[in-house]
Amino acid sequence: MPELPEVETIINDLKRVILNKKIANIVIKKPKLIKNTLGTFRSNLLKSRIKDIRRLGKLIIIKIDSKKYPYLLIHLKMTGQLIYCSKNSVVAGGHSEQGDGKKTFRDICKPGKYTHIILKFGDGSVLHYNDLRQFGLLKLVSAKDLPDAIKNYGKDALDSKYSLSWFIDSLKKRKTSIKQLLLDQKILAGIGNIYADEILFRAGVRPFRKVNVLKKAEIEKIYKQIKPILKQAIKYRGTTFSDFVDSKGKKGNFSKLLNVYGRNNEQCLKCKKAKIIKIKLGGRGTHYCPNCQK
DNA sequence: AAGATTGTTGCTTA
DNA sequence: TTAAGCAACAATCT
Repeated sequence: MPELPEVETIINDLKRVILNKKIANIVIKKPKLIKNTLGTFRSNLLKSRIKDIRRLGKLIIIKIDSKKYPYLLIHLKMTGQLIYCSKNSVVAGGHSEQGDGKKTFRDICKPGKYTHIILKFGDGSVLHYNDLRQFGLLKLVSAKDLPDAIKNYGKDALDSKYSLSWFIDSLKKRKTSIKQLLLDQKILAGIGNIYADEILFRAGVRPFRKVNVLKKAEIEKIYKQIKPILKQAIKYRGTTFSDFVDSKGKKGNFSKLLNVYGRNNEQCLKCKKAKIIKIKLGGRGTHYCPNCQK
């Protein structure tokens, strides 16, 4: 379940190792993950160089030096992983075969059961796209089609160019619950199920409260939690709940800082009085402390 | 063994 | 016209 901090961790790591590398070979084992025709995907990606890596919310945008299709979009959805491997790599695991640092390059970088796409670079290093549940996607888009491809994403949750008054305004028009609003990528892109629960815990607001009845002070509290919690999670290299690993196959460390997610029935770490309750909201598992959150 | 899990899309309903 | 609600997608675990 990579959310914004996990995707940020991946792209920051990848930037250090694949910028300016040339894609020398492409292996496609699961064609349905590619949202172009295979010929288009293959011929335009092959021999291209990686020029930049960025993201919008949870969507990875890789700029390549192809004239026709300069953007490679990758979405990891629930269980997608990008694992980079070179001769010097020590790969911790992920859905690839495990390496212990003593094996040969060939052993470590062996594709796993869930390795569906492989990009091989000119220097012999490889990037594996692994995906247990195969919900993810890879797509090449032209400069002209990029706006349409990202039209469902609002402001990135870490974008500096949105304000409290804008946030209050976007809540006013809605009738949904505050948690579902935080999960709506068209407003703020990047927050997923785990961080939505954690943001609302720290803000002291129950997830099912309707946005149109929240007090201004409560909205402000929520707003003020968003960036700090995401930034803190990036510092800890993300949260691993089940599948997330970084580009070296390592787990994230933010899991131990979770206050509510995955802690149902456990005593609240903050008030030490109430037990964390788990409910279903909008079809998603939702956790909160009935004492700390009002 | 049915139900839960999770991000997004696309469909239906209001 | 826009928003809300929900099934669908795949594989695994409980």
